[in-house]
Amino acid sequence: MAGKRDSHPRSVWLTSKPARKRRESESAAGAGNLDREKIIATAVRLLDAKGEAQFSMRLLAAELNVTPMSLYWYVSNKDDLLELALDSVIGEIRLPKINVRSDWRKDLRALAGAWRHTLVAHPWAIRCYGEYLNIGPQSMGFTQRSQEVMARSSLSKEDQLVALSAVFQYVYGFASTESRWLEYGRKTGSTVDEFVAEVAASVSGIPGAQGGLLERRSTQTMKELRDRDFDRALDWLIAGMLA
Amino acid sequence: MAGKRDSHPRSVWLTSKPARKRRESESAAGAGNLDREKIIATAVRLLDAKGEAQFSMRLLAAELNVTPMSLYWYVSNKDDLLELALDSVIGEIRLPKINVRSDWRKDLRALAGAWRHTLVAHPWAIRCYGEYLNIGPQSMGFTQRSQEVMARSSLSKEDQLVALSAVFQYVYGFASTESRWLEYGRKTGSTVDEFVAEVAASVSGIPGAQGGLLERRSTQTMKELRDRDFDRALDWLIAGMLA
DNA sequence: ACCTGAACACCGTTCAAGT
DNA sequence: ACCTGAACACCGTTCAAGT
Repeated sequence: MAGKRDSHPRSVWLTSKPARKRRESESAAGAGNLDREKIIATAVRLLDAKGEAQFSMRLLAAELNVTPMSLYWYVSNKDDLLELALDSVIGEIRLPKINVRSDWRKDLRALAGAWRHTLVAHPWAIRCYGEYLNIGPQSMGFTQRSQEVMARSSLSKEDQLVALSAVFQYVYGFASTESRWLEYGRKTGSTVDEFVAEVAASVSGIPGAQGGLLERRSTQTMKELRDRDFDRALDWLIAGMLA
Repeated sequence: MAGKRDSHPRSVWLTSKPARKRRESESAAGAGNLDREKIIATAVRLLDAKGEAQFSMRLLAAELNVTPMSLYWYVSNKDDLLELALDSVIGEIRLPKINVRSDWRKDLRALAGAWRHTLVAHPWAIRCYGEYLNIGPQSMGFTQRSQEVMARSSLSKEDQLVALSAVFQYVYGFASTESRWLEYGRKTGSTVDEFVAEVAASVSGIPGAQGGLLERRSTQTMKELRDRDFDRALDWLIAGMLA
């Protein structure tokens, strides 16, 4: 993986030259000038707007009024760029203030919720997260903050790591599912509620298959149900690890 | 997503013509003849062997000694083919025998473990699972069996669905992480243990970042640790939902 | 130091045509 | 009913060359 194109993948974060040497003259040069941050920011914007499928190095270059090959002066390939873009959106996650007196479980839930929010806001980032090592500076910062939260729990040092992994694996799976349905709804031009109903109807036509997970569970909107389900399973997990 | 190429995605399973009409003459025709099942089986084999990045319609056609365009007689595009391939590997999952007298939690753990096993065995399927609706016949069969297992629990009908989703979202996240590290290890030609150690060493060079989740936790092998972590968090979740 | 043009080796897919 | 050839509209990336 990681390196759809590369056969011997290396994370950007593991390249020997830690990053392209930033040029000294970072004065207020012409606003049209290229630099790494601008490329990454534009990439994120395009990925959000057009989706990963429509995103290409060529499109990005055009958006920056530059030749595709210019980009390769700043990033070594598309995979590296995506890995950089991913870390950059991880940096958007709103970290809860660490308050020594507050309940660490509240902070953990806040971290999980913030992460879910960011992932769902950038569907392409979910796929990237599943493909790349996530060891960029922003990612490490997020992990560190999470560990600080867990450190206030009564769990053993080792259990803190296991618990943290479990929580974020759950959140990742949840966000992935959530995003998938949102995207399908968006692309078919219907609300999620409508789309789910349509799929449920279509699927119920198959003999032997009951609606199952697609069944309408109440009169609440999907969004409300999703929020509630997210919190409930998170509570189960936290309750279980403390039992 | 779903439809990297298509802008108005529809699952294979939602196409109005439910499947291409199977030809009546399914006699023992020449072994070299094309058909849908053979195409799907070959696709799965190639995806496993070469990885999704190397897999292409053209490669698949070559493997089948046929022109790329022949494939489009049987599947309408690459996305549909991947969706079919995904459902086909879901069909490989070894479902636990439903035993009315056995503990349903044991069956649930068996389902989760079997699913994890299948996902990790087919890394490309993980990405597909995150991208497509998973409503093919095999997928529905798996879901149905899962619901039968949950039906033996003391949970309310609605909680059964919430719990099932949570469990499989966790397993999906776990398998995604697991597969990612396995793939990186494989591609760099090292064991996972070696690769993790290498990354941990590299990352620890960054100021302010402690090893964190990459820290070596014991003398056990990664495989043993992964298995234990997987079971523990699953137990937490199950314990939590019953509390 | 930074950017470009031309080219290479690929993609998925359409469409008209063959048998 | 099934398969093909040629073509279209793309990709990411290399490499030598420009300034």
